Amino acid sequence: MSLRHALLALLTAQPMSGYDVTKVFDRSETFVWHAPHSQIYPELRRMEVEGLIAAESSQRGRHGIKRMYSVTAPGRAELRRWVCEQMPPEPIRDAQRLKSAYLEFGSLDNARRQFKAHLEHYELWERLWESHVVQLRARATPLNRTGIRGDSIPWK
Amino acid sequence: MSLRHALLALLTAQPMSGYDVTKVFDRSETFVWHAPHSQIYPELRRMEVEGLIAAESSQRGRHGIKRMYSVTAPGRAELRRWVCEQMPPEPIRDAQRLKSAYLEFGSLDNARRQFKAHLEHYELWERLWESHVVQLRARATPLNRTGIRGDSIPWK
DNA sequence: GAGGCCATGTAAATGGTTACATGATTGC
DNA sequence: GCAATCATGTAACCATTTACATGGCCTC
Repeated sequence: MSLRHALLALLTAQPMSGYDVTKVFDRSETFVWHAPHSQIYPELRRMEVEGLIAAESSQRGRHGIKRMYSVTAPGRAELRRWVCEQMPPEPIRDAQRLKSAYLEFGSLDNARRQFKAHLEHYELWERLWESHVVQLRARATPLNRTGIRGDSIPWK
Repeated sequence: MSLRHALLALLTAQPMSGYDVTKVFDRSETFVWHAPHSQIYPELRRMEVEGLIAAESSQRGRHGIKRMYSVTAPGRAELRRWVCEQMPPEPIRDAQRLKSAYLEFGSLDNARRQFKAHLEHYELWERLWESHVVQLRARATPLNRTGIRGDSIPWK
């Protein structure tokens, strides 16, 4: 159940609306987590009910309400709990690797095409990732002397 | 929907029962595809109904029936179709990477523990993978002159 | 006859995808 | 007034996980 923690993590950067989160998560080129808005909005609501995030609501027209969510103290505690928890490694389910193991059922030309597309995709992805990292670095603030961030609830 | 193609691919090696497939797929250390038996048995049944595989049944006690499945001609055709089809890259949903980006919410000690566990796991995995590959190579048969395998339905 | 592995299922719950649906605000 | 983008939701479906459930065969 990591959609929840991805949302929590993203919202620690700054308060955001569901729509803002969607712009980050709902694109083919995400860097760590993908989710469509149909998954994001209900999950944000559940997290609000459970007190992990809080909404600042504002009216929009006669029907709509816009909600800016921010992480609460329990939310930060949950994020820290999750960060410290050991997760079992995720089961492997890799369609590309599966296919590559059975390319012999197609033609040589097809194998070349598949590998080429794969390479091109991930070369592009890597370039995007690298420029993303450059931007992150530019915005980064140094860690404090304890080397940690967040509030004062102690970890074990 | 690649569970289906993983099953198809595995069954091309030799006829197998659902239980045999399970032994390959239902373990924490799979190499390309993981699935529990509760997913495997129903899918095999559906594939049989659709004619992609055929079952050789044998009685087991008063209630049980054991089924040995093998891939049919339509099944091989479907596998080849899938192998030749370009798949869109899978959306990224990587809990480990997500966590590693937010380790600053935990302690330095915790970060070390997490990275260490990760490393140990994948070092073991890599060793297993390498010995698996050695075994596969020992059993491999050379490709024929066309460099392809399967039956005579032509590909484009 | 007990324990381990062979063998096969179903059911409930959760997580994720795709499609349907609506309306507001902003800038041209 | 039109288009793009802001903004939010629901519903149906499919894939996956976890738990429940049963019985056969073989060897000690």
